[in-house]
Amino acid sequence: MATRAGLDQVLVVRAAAELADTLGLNEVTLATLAEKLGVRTPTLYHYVDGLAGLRREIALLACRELTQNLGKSIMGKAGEEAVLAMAQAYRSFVNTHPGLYSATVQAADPADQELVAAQTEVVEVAIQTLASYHFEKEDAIHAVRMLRSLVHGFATLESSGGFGIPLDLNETFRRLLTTFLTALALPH
Amino acid sequence: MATRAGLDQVLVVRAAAELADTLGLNEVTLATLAEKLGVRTPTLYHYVDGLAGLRREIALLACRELTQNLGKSIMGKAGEEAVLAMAQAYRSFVNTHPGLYSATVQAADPADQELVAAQTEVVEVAIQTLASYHFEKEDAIHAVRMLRSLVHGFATLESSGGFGIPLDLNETFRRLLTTFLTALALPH
DNA sequence: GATTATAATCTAATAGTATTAGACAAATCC
DNA sequence: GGATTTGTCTAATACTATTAGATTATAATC
Repeated sequence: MATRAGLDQVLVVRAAAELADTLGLNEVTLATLAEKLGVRTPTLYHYVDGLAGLRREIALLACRELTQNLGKSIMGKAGEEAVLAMAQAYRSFVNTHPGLYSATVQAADPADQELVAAQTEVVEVAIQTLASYHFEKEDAIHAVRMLRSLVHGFATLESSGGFGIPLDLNETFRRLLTTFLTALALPH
Repeated sequence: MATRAGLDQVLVVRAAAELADTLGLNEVTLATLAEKLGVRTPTLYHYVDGLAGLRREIALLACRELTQNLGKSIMGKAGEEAVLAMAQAYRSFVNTHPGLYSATVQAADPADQELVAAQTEVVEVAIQTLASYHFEKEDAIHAVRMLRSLVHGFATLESSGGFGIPLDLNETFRRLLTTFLTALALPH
């Protein structure tokens, strides 16, 4: 027994991410992950610091992927076009990677600088997107918070099936953003 | 042994709700709950259908309390004043009952009519609040979704510590709402 | 190529959950 | 006061995470 499985941390965390997106973040246990990888649970301790460590790695991966997706979505775009593209990318990420997205939203241990930094980077992209609006310092922060609240709120409610009525969600989302952008364009 | 503890379902679920708000929803286990109530775990099965049943009861309680709070907040108010009051009540609920609020947002089993109805009622209050804007049918639904996304998004991000920078959150929230209301007031 | 060292995986054991079954005692009913 | 119901318990099972330490596969060295 004990033929090597050829694992490494990246592979393990990726497998966990897949489980998160298919079964839900809460169903990612060392047991299910070990089974998926064809290995016994204690083996995972060589790649990850227990369940808590695994969750942290998932969150890190998730933040990085989201940041990357958002970054790509606004390449070569600016102003309203960029905001719309980013918002769509955000929403799309929530829907294709519901488990990973959940991981990005969980409160991080403030002492965990690496994770906090990864979470901050997501916000940085949003700030960049709004740069062309030339807000005063504080106005920019408020604007980013507003945009984030709105996109996060819509995306999570949609993802959890919170919108019961079967009326076009794309239309709601489009209106949500244009309403916000219209209001931003007004004198402030 | 076996002196009676004088429990009933309401008492058990209330205790669970307290645990949810102090320790977090995920820390509500039959073990912690039993200990809080001075009883052994199997006893709880007489009041609640296992852990899954307990969670469902918590969600039900949470939805009802939130609905009640929102309802109270808009009594005797209308228009913009009502929307602002409701939004503040919503946010305040999220902050004073973080555990319960989490429970209201979790996706319900669509077959669980009672819970689905309780979740829907929360939305009904929002619809009522927007009634004075006299939207066309579909416009009303979009408007409610938008308001909900925005309030939910802000409240959950605030609650989970998602806003890192220490800049007045009340101000952000105020702007978020007035921006939305301003845009709603524009011809549509 | 044999030997040694390192690293990956395993088994075994402990402790904490949820859950079910069934015993026993306390309250209630007649 | 005896019978019944109801609340709580103990005991047992099955799952999870975690730690310790044995074992084996690969890599490194001579």
